Amino acid sequence: MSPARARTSQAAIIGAARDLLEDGGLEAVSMAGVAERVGIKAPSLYKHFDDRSGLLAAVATEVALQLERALTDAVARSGADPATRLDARAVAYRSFALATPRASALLFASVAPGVAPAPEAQARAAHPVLEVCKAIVGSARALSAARVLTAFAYGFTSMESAGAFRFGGDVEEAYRFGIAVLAAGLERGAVDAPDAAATHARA
Amino acid sequence: MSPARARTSQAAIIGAARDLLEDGGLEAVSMAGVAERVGIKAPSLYKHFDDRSGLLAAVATEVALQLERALTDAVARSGADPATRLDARAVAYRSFALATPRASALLFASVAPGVAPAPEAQARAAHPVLEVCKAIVGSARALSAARVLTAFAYGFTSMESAGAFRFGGDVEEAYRFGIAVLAAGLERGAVDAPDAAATHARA
DNA sequence: ACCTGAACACCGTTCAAGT
DNA sequence: ACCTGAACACCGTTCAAGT
Repeated sequence: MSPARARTSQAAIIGAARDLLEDGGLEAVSMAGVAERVGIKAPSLYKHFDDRSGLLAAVATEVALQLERALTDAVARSGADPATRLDARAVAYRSFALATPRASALLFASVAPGVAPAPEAQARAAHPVLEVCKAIVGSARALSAARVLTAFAYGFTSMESAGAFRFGGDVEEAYRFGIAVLAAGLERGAVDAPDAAATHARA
Repeated sequence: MSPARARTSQAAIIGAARDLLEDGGLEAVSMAGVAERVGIKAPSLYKHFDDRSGLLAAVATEVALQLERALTDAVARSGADPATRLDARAVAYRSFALATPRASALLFASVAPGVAPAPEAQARAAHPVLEVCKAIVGSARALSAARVLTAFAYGFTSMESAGAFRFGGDVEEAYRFGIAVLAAGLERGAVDAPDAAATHARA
């Protein structure tokens, strides 16, 4: 009788894991370290999550939802023009990704087996990008366009965080250049024939 | 006297580590596992590399050199037109990245502290992309253009390997679409005024 | 000069025992 | 229903000892 009451919560555990991840990378997220931060011992964590992968997946989902909020806020503060909304979104994503690079990596890379945000959370984070793309290139190409934009923004900020840009120069300007180039290409593609892009790729 | 002769080589160790990485991910690259593959015991590895990070960094350098060869070959087989060379390079990079996704991640992401290709190897792999970009957008914008193209190709294939594209559709077509959009945007940017891109980004 | 076994402090995970 | 200590098989790394 009088069963032991919970001394912590899933949210607290996820928060602790996220902090450790961002401060020291994946290997800093040990079950013992997480447990200590929330005032319990490592074995007790298995009452809240299946295993370390499950905990990291929960962190990924949490990060996806935070990103969605950050992007929604940024777009809400921007104008109504599609190109402007796209630019605001891209800039806001970079801020988010550079502020929490290791957490952001959980969203798109497979940092460990089984570690990925819940499909629903990923869909929610992706939805607004699809909307902007639809407005620019039409619904037939919206999915491809969203994938291209996401791949660029993720790839660029991931490389930037990793220190992969080692030749000097203005990295932020390169990012803005990339967004401008993509926007120009997409707008031009939108008025072309449906198969213009494929034709161009093989030219 | 008669000091023990080497039973293995740095190249063999790097190859074993690379195989384990590609087959089972980073956590499958254990010092004991690598040692067993080359017929020695784990402690002996420390006569060849400082530590696990050093070994992984050597793998990253090796991968960078392999990528350079693959890209050089692909471009040599393509035509002389800059846009065609760019396309051939992008397609060849995707083939390489999808064939060895976990090794490729070592090139641009920071999968673990201190794990990155040697600067010289990275520079060699990056040089030809810079050349193509110079031909398309001029030397003033070549570095930014190369960063944008690399970020897109890396980000896209990384997401593709991670299974991040979950909404169906033709993923390969999206990649070709992205290359076409970037090529179109870069060519257009090349004839614009120097600051056209930045202006566009803020429009 | 390279390899080895033994040892160290860690790690994720399981499980019986507590409340 | 949740928490714990003890135990398991691992892990990277160090080091004295071998050849």
